[in-house]
Amino acid sequence: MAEYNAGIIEPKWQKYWEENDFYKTDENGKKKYYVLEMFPYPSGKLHMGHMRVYSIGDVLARFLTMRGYSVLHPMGWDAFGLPAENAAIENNVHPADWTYANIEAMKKQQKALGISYDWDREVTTCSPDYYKWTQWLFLLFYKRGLAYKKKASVNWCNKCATVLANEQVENGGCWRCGEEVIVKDLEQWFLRITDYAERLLEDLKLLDGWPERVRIMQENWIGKSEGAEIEFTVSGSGEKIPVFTTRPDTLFGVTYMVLAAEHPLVDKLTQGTEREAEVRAFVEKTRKLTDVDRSSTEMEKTGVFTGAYCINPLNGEEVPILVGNYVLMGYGTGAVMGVAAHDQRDFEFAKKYNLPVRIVITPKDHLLKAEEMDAAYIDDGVMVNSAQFDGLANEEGKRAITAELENKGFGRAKITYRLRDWLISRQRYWGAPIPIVYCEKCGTVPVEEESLPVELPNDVVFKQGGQSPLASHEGFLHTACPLCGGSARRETDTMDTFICSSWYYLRYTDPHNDKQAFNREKNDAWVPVDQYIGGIEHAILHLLYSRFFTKVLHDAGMTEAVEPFTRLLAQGMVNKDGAKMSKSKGNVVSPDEIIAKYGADTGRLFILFAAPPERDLDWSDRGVEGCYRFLKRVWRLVDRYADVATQKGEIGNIEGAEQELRRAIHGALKKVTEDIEERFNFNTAISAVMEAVNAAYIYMNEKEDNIHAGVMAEALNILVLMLAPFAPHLGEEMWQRLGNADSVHHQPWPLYDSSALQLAEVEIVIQVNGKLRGRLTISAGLSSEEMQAMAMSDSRIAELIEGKQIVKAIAVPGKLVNLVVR
RNA sequence: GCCGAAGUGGCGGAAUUGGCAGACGCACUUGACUCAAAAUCAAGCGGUCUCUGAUCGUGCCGGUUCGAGUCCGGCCUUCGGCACCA
Repeated sequence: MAEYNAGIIEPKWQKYWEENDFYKTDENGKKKYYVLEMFPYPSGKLHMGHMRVYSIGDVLARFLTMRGYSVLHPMGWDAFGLPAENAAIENNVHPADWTYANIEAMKKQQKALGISYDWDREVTTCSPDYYKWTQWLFLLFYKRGLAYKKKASVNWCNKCATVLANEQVENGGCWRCGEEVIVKDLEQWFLRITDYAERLLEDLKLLDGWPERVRIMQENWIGKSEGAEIEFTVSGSGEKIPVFTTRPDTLFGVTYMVLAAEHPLVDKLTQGTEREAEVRAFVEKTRKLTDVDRSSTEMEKTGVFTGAYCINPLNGEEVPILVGNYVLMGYGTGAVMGVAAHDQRDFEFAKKYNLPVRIVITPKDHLLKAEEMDAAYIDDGVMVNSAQFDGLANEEGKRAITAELENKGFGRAKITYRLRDWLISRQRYWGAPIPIVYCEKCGTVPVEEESLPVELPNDVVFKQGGQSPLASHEGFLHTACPLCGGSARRETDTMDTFICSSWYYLRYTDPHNDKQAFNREKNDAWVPVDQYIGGIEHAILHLLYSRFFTKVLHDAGMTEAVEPFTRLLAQGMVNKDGAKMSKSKGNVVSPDEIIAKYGADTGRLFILFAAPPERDLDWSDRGVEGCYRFLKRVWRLVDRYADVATQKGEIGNIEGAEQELRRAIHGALKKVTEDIEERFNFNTAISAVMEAVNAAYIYMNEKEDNIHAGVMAEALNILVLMLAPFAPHLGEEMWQRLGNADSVHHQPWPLYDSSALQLAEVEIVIQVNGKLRGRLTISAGLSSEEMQAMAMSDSRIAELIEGKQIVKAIAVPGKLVNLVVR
């Protein structure tokens, strides 16, 4: 008898798969399924999070292949990014060399895990034949008016020496290094994602295959609010101040106006007045605060009077204009109408500066009194102190006042989104250059498509903490203007790497195309991705950007799809001892050491068995041992009976132990099929296989060498087929040992025999007043009445109900009888 | 503050439609095999008690129901997201 030796069989089958182009995508006909795991950043080493996401994807890909689908299951590299540049600075290696070496190392690890990727479709975002099309897509956006350059207050990370998009700021810190983000005014490139805000929001409804929490996060991020834009007029100068409000119904309650410190009117209103110095000092102080401090709810609301007044368009009243620290220039119009009675922030501000509180909405059952309020009244109610609108329900009032404003030309209904345009410029070298040149005569000019890619120069020098080397690379910098041929200067910023990853799943469908980003027909044959798998950390970032790209490309006629990912699985983290694996905690377990000690099959099995995929998983060395034991146990069983089982006798009429075994095997098969296909519950699927193996051991211990060859042959073959997606190497080995030709991974998934599941007798539970009082084995298919009669004639039950009256009886066929007695 | 998720044995987890709580695995205990150990095979394994049985038990309090881990109402704790968004 041969021992199970993963160290020998795993490389053997990996070599066999590689030499036979085993996982080449089948493009012919059949129903398609696109399984995709988020491609990794090539850091150089796989961690357990990678192992988990690939294991999940691989089980699905292999299972669906067996179910008869043409499966697309590719892999690639999110290969641009800052770590490569930092490595260049620290270790004096070129980012390209560093990156490609890492890719080789990680690919080797992925192969050692036995994942079924079609490597012919590998994409690498830092390769010129990929980023050529990233640049081409940028130009497409530019031509469609979706890429523009503007000067704006942007988030800057000093440590990374670059700007960041809004989505890339977490709690005021840089998403990558945690460094506190500061605000700078810079001229930068943006993508007009806000043009797609409504569709990005609306189409979340199509994504019922996504976790609800991810949809909600995106919904909150887009942050739609409906309301009105209302114009106030500055007394004297006639200057307009538009404000956005969700509560136009409270317009008659406005008692002041607040501007953001950055509001352009602040200077105009105060220049040359006696208040200038005080206002300027306040503005300076406010602008110096970091965004974190400024946006903290704890922060006291402060402000200063500008000396100017403005006029409420509906009641003609003059109210003072202040500058306040709680108004943000980046949202709405940068100005807020102050309604102290009905907005908590305004209320606090008004109390501090003794501004009047005027009630215009009141609850139905009692009248509010301003002097008795200790918080704003923000609920619905009836309008008061609002001239002709008095008595209206405030929801009605919103519409009525907006209509009145529109009539008089002082305002209109307006929808505002929290979502900002996507800032994509990065002041770094290791990214796709933005294909734009600046000509003295012609201004901003896009590079012509024929000249793409704008390649990164290789001969660059990196300086510690410094500027991008592109900015000082003479050969890169100077070029001819595509329009006039005159001397021009290249854009030296590169693109946010999230752009590269916003379309890679489309490139997989046609990865070698050198004429187009991808062919429409090939794309439509596979896209959208049927099942996407990755970490929750991309709930907004990558997943929102990719949705945006897909919609723009759909509008440009390049893809049929309006959404890129039909179903999304956000897998949980891999922890150890209750904490995230990290070097500093010393609780890191690497896939390499697991493969070396137990083999990839054991590691994969454990990672899928220990928890459902979307939940966090606690690594347990003991648990891994258990999975290893299980695989050895299966192998011993197969090895012992393989020679008998290859005779494959007929099953024929069976009873007793044989029938039991068949029921266990087919029952497990049913459960495994449903758990993978419908519920993604790999953990319970594996436990079902374990139960089936246990049943086979019970049978073995009873019959030893007198087993029924036909039944055993069927049992072993089904066991191996069920296990193959989870433990692909051992699957092949056992399949071969059972005397089968071809590969186990090319077999159709077995169908369970429902007749094997039917029981002649079932055990039911008897309850008295809802309490478990006995069990009874009865023949299957008895009616409720018969079950009840049998329950009552059971001696123990009869004793319990003796002398009592049966008030009610419930009988669930095949399950239980409950007698309610008094 | 707002939004969301989760709380089940010593541990990871299961219970899919309201119907036997704790499948499967880990740990532990015992037996077989062995000179012995490892490996393996087998049995047991929520608490309490007057232990062939009863009783309590799925974060807490209450409700609906013949019957609740599952449904409803109100809390508590932990985690995640957003956070002066007008």
